[in-house]
Amino acid sequence: MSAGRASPAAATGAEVPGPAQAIISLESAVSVETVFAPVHSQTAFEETVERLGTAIKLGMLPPGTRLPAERELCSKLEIARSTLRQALLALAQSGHLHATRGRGGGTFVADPQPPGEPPSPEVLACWRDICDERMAVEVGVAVLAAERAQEEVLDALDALVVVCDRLLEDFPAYRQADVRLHIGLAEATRSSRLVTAMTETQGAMSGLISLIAHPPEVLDSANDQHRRLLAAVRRHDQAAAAREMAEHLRGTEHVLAGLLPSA
Amino acid sequence: MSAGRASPAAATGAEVPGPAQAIISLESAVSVETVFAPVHSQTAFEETVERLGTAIKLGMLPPGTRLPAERELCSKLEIARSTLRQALLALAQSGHLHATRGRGGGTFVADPQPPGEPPSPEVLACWRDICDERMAVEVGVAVLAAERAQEEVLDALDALVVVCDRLLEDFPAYRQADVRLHIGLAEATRSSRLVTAMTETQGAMSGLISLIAHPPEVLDSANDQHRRLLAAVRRHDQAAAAREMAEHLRGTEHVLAGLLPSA
DNA sequence: GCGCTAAGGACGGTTCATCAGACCTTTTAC
DNA sequence: GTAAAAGGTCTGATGAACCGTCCTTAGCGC
Repeated sequence: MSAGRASPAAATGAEVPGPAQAIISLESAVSVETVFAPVHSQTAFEETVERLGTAIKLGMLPPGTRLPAERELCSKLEIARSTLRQALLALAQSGHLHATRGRGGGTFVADPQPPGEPPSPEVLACWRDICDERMAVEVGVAVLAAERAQEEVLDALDALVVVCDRLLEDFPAYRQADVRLHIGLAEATRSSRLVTAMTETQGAMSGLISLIAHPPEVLDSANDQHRRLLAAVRRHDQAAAAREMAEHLRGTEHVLAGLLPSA
Repeated sequence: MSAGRASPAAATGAEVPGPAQAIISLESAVSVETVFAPVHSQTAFEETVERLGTAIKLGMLPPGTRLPAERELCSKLEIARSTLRQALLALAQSGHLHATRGRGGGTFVADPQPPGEPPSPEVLACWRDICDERMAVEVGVAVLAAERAQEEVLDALDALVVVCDRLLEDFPAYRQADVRLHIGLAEATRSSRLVTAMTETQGAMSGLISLIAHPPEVLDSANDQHRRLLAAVRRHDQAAAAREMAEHLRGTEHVLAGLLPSA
């Protein structure tokens, strides 16, 4: 059998052999590192808490919303009821949900919602990575939306921009509409995976965004970018959509870069 | 407490209340569905098999490569050694790895690699979703790379394009270089998350790509797209980079759309 | 008003993935 | 020939997740 001789590499731990392959291999020690990066397997409980919690915090499940009954929800999520209850209990204890018993009862999104918590140290440590992933997801969504979006969906999104215009003075409400806008754009791609990715992205960003001051003028200019973005999408101009979206996101990034220790 | 009255909705299972919110809520039943979609928690074993298997199949760990010793690798991956061994055993049984005992032994990437398997029914069932996610990741990477790529990295990628040119007649080798090119572009963003995302994306695509016939002319034109893409990246033209990448990927998609039942 | 029913709430037992650690076996480098 | 470095094996502990059953609450309909 062909055994690889010891090579000077060993820096990454994997020893890649010599001749023909090396030409193609781009000496990509970096990507090999990502292969051997820690495996973080989330438990069903954790994933459930995160999914529901994100949806609530992003306002996809507005205060007062009644969740499906536990027995129904656990079959939808394909997890055991006890696992689901753990998650619901955690969200109830953090004040995001409350449950009422008896016929006509159920689990409801709390109203009002508890105040948002500041981003965790882990998030702050890798905020650049988060922003990068956001850039990828959102720009990709913009391009695909420009390819596929239907008139009627775009009309709804335009209406959302108008709503935003009326909320320049009320940042929480503005942000809510903003999230809807971005997720709506993901829906316009008619790809459920992208909707999920966008949801996760927005959830990850919301803690960071809450750190930033948002004077009405800034929101106004951001909303102008929304308008230009939607216009580009409407005329199926993928390149322009990508450019507008990238510029839109860069705004947030620059402000964060000023606030946070550059990692 | 404020209980939400029963509403006509109930189609999605979650009943969203009425007044002010509804205006902003875009009536987005679609995204609520994604919130209640099944939770698929991967085990550490599964994730490990997939990570290593993908890296091997994509040629990131070329045949003959020696993996880090088990005791070292399991600490890098932050899993128990027994769990790692399950994964290694699975990959050995499928012919992707082989292990030799004794000092100087180790676990090696098999040479030659076993023939690739046809994509599973599940993959075929959601190939459009996979392509969509690929579009998002790759276009996003292209934009970020156009913002950040350094000269030297681009030089290496240009060299890869030249390598590709020499491999038009040998599709497996071409595909290998192609993968390196795309992952290299992700590395150019200097975002480890994007490298991971790109790796997963390429892994998911490779089964689909193997279904397609790849005459040299097609590869040649694809490589022209590579050239234009890199040129756009080099002159920091984000919009052009997005456009070129989108066009490049669309080629694959159109062929697949002709071959597979449109879902 | 009475009971039915739909909801949340609480156990108990089982299975299985994972962990941690010790130990065995093989082979080569010195 | 011995020590070191590797894979191979085993066992027990732990905890997540599952399944089923039963209890409690409270509105609805007759």
